[in-house]
Amino acid sequence: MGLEERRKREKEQRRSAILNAARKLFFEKGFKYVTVDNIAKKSELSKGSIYLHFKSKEEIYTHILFSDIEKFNKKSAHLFQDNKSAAELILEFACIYFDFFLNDRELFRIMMTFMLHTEDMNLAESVNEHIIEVTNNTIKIIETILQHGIEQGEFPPDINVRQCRNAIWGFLNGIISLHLFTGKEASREERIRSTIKGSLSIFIKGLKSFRRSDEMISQNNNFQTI
Amino acid sequence: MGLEERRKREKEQRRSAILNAARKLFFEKGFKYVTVDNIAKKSELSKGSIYLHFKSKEEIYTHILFSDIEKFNKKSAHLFQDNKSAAELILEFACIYFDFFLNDRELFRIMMTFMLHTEDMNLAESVNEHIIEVTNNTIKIIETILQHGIEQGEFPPDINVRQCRNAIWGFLNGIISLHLFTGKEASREERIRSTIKGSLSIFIKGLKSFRRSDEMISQNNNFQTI
DNA sequence: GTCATTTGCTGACCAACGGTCATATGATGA
DNA sequence: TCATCATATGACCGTTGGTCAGCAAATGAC
Repeated sequence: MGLEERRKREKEQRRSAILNAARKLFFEKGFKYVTVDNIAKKSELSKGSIYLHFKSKEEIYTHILFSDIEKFNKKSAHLFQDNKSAAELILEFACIYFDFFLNDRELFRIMMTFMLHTEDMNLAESVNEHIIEVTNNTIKIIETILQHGIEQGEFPPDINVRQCRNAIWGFLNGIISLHLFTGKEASREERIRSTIKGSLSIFIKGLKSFRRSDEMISQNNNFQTI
Repeated sequence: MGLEERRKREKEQRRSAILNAARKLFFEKGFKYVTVDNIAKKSELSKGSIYLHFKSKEEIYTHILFSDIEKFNKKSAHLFQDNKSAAELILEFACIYFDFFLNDRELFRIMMTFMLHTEDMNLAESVNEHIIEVTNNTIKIIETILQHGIEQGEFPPDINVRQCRNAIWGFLNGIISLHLFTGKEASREERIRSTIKGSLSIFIKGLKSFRRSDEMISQNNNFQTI
């Protein structure tokens, strides 16, 4: 069985070499501007070999997104070690989430591209499922924090946890989208940080005083508007 | 002077023909999959003629984005006609904002693509400025609503209006990004609506009870985390 | 109306690029 | 050693955004 294992190992090594080469190039030049030829040369393989391992260029960057987000999720586990309030945890999570993309901006572009073009992408079916899964795992961290807040009595049990976790995640992505690539370079980081912190604090304050009756009133307003 | 005017008029007609043709095709097939050749044929011009009017394919779809957002902004002026609370106005704005993109999903993709790749796009300088301006006009609608809320005593004067308007806009885009192209098609619309409404209500509740002391506490927490 | 000049349009061309696959090369085992 | 199988290669292909030499049309002077 040594033969098969060696082959398997070598195949995996090649695959890693491709991903590592691609990752460097994408983050250096932007994934849109890196060609498969560039990746082939940097990984010291032929262009055709690339396609022995990946279905498409899109699949390469989706794999990179997958593994980076997976790392982020693991790293975020440390959040729960200290005994912090849920409010603190949300803000801290937001901070490390932003840092993650600030460190590799291209990764944010890749992620948003994935979200905007999910249906169009040329990926093996399993790749699609995997990326959706790890993305959901990120969102679930927020969910866990919210549940923690409910258990600790910080937030009322009335809140729609699923909805709030999506809202917080959407909010983070929206703010990052708004400021990470536009406006004066020098002030982008600080602007995102303060917007995230300031507005999440408002959201958290709203959460803390939430009553189910608030939701009902809101729905009534909706009927009147229609 | 009749000659120049006719020429000018004809040039403008050709330009409109191109934009109209492009708009139909983009929204039918997705802007990524429409070629300049397709646009040329549909507008009954040669491919080279397209480039007499627009610097690039990107500039075509940016122009479409520009004019559609401009229309949206004008249409949103009706928001202020009735005497509604700022809370109601925010929710109503959010609703029509989402409807705008629900109606033309490709437009949302174009907008997000613009935001993610602003620095990379092959546009005439003025086009870039114009699209940023109309986008800012959209954001300013939210700002006007917030100011209205402060004047009416709904929101405390302490709130950072500029930051909140960006937060709300970012939030809307983030939620739309999250759900417009992913998940079960049948439930996407409702999911976005309820997330926007539910979470904006929480945010608004937080706004209503905001005190500048809240902000200071939040900043202190930040120092402890670092 | 003719013709030189100016203006504008055309579509063949070009480079680039993702992806393919016939052919070549290397590994394996009898 | 050699037949067979597995894998790698890079020339090739179709496509696409953008270019521009050549052509067509418009204009205005005579």
